[in-house]
Amino acid sequence: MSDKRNIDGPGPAHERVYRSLRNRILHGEIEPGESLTLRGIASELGVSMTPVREALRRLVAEGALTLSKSGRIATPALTNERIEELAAIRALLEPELAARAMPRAHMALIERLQDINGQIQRLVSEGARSGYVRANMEFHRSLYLRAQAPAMLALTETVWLQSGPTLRAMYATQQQTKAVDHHMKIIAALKAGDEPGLRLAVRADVTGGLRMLAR
Amino acid sequence: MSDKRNIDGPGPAHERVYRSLRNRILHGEIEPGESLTLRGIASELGVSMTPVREALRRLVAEGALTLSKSGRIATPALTNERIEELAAIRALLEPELAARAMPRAHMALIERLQDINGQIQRLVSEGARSGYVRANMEFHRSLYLRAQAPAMLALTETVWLQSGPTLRAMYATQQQTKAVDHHMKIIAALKAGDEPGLRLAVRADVTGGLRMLAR
DNA sequence: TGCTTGATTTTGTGATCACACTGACGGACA
DNA sequence: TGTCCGTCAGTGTGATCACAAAATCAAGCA
Repeated sequence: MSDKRNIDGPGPAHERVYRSLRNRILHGEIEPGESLTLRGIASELGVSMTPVREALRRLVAEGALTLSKSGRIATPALTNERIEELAAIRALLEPELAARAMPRAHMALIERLQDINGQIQRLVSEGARSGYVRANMEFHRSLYLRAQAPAMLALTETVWLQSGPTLRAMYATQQQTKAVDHHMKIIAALKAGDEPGLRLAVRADVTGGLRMLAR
Repeated sequence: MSDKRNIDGPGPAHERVYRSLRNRILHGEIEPGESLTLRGIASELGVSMTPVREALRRLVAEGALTLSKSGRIATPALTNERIEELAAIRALLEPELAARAMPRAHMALIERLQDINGQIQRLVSEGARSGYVRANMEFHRSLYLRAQAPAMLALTETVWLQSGPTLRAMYATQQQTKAVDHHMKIIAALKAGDEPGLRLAVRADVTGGLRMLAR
């Protein structure tokens, strides 16, 4: 009871549990290979086991968690080939999303992207790791939302989720400063209406981030 | 109790329920927009509500089912834009999977693909609709399994699942004979080691099937 | 006849409990 | 001292129950 997490917001309990765990995974707050227990999460979040089980089942279906045999649940420890594969999927989907969003990208969106990128630069210089990941995803999501392709975006977020636990390792690399440059190229291509350039910039941003941890 | 479905096989109950429903959806045995109830499925399959809820939650996470507000569960009725989007996703992922499988495709696989395609031709001429869908998916899956890209394959199967309920409408079209031709081109490209041709053939097969229903 | 309103049934949700199984710790024997 | 086995705490699974909200149906009113 003492260390109940704050699971605010509306909706059913299993939805809140799902969002809470999903955020923790996306932001890299859970160690890769760390094992979770139903009763542990339940008591931590102040709910019963039932909604926790549903949330976990959902996360397992999305690849964010793996349930080893005998039902033990843990965050996946990604191999190098797996990371390569996830990077390849992102390199396929995200340029397409960006290209679809470009004709619908008006000035307000570009200003918002510039603003977020400025935040990223500031967070990088401050060394705020959790904020950096959050802002980085916000940048991409803001752009892709304009693509009007919910299924494609959902698949992309699934890939983000799968690579989430391993994201912790990325703070050690110096990719964060490069990401700001990539984002600037993305914004420039958006302004110029240069679709091939946009695809290239997105692809470089995406593969640069993930491929660095696969060595 | 009278009309219990046969949910054989090993594994936990929620897994069996999941497989049963997933197969029904994949084979287009469920009407688009049809609504399902927990207690209905539970009594039909002879289990309690708990495992059914987990299986449904998993299927909802994969986009195979949509839970409208207030938790009502139904199969999604796809709009035309959604079908276009799903076709675009398949056109992105499946050529890549085929290209990755090609260097690993030895003669036994090609023979297997030819065998499956012969079955498809036979099933089409017999008008066996459920068997056709099953064999068609078997063709693609057999090829993609060689790609050694489980995450990409899982995402692709998710897309198949999402377009499953609408597959019923495809029986009315005459795309089935064209599919056999596309498959022959795929096999020919595989034999010749022609990667661009393989990508084109897969893309044509994939988009031809789905885009026909979006009009 | 058409619409509203009320009660009743149906449905999803979440908590609790019993059960089977796994994994680990500890003691006894060779 | 090393190995084996029994015990026990801990875990996931599934059934049952109580509850609230939604949908459905029916009767009553205009």
